[in-house]
Amino acid sequence: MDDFTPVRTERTFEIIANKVREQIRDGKLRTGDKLPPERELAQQFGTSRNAVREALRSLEHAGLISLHKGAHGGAFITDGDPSAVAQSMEDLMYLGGIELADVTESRLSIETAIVEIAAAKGTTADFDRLDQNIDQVEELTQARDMDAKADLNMEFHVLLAEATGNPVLVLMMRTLMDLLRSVHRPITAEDTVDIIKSRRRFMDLLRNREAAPAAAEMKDHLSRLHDLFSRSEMPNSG
Amino acid sequence: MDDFTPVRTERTFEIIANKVREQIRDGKLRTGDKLPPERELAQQFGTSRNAVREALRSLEHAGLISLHKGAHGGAFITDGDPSAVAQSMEDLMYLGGIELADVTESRLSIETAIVEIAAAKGTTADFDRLDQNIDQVEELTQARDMDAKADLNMEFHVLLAEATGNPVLVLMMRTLMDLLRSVHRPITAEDTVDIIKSRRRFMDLLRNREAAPAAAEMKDHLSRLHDLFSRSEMPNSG
DNA sequence: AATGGTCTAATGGTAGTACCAATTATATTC
DNA sequence: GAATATAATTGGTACTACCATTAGACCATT
Repeated sequence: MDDFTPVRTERTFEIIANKVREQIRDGKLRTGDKLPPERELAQQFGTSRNAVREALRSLEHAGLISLHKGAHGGAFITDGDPSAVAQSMEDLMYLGGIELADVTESRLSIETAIVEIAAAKGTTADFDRLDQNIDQVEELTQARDMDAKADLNMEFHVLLAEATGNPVLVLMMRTLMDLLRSVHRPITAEDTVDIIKSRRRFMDLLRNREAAPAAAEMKDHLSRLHDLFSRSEMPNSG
Repeated sequence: MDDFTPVRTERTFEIIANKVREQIRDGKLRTGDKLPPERELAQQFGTSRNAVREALRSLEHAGLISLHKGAHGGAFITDGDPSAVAQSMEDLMYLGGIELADVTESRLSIETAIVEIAAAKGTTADFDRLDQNIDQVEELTQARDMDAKADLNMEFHVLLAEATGNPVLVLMMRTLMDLLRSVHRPITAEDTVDIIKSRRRFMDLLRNREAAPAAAEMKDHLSRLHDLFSRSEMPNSG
């Protein structure tokens, strides 16, 4: 009998948070529903308002609830916004001692896979949004608004992920994009005029559901970026 | 000038949490380091202990710190435990934002990519660890210890990710594995005796750096799982 | 010598109260 | 009737006190 797993006493705020989670799982709490005020919750659970607040903090960080002040304020069940999760992943990646090349390599792999799924499952509406994004980038290029352009370029990749209809892939792509942006804001030089032509070719292939050629077109672009960043970050590697 | 973004006042606990994040990003705080006691932090930041605790709660939920009571307790920077992120994703699944099929589909894509990179970059030591894992699974199969076996099977995929040498991919794979484990503990039926043979074939290919065939072998296995889970979760879809 | 008990200090966890700040609804005034 | 002051609601912050757990030191028993 060497099955002595350490005893993990559950803290009160965890109990509270889990009760809310439970109600969400059971469908008793749904998107848009409002939790009672903190003071009332504290009374119901027979705890201090402090514990309730820590529980709410935890749920908020998980992206399950959203808090609003004022008369008709309170804690509302969200529609499952994953952006909080993306933030957490980003934090962890910094802890893991990641390098820029790790991000671009991952992006290359994942986006190639995304292209294939998007080619199979993407809707016309998805493709329209992508085309629209390219148009906007083109305008901004002439307007020389480099900062906004960089954001739109990132947005393109997220839109592409959304075309897969898979929120997990969207989540990961957003995380990678956020990482690239925060690590690496200055080098927006990725975009010459070429990229717009490349994207147009890419969209033609995508709309025709030609997964492999589309993936190749994207991969070519991303590989160049990956090589560029790999070099730029290791100046002393010969 | 219609650039009136909402003022979004940053709450004090967010300020505190972000300062800690910043120190982690800048490498001033590293795995194993200990933060000052709550009371001291409150004094340093000129805030109440309450705000500090909510900040710590947030960081804890993000998986960045781990809290220990007692004399030599405190808040310690973790090694980047992704289980918190997995927990958040699980929550989102229950809110309807994510379905099991999304997870398995993502896994399929990412792992295929991982195999190709591991085939190119993996070291002999990496491969040895994978072989060792298969051996252990084989032993446990005879011992009929299904629970431990399931854990080891998950570990296999993480080890494979580690063979890429890319911490981003490792984190993503670990997150997905944690999520699959928690959501889906009962159905460990994935593993018949076949899987061991499949894995041995896979390792042969991997050691020979035959990326495409290795990926195909893995993809075949994961596709079957994906189909299985896709069906099992939608019983009323004909 | 080894084991177990007791005390003490450190530190996170919880409770309770009071007050601030933002927001909405309502009443008041012009 | 519209603008404005007022009140009520609710999350955000502060402060204080105390509880619970842990590590270490020291002591007692065997």
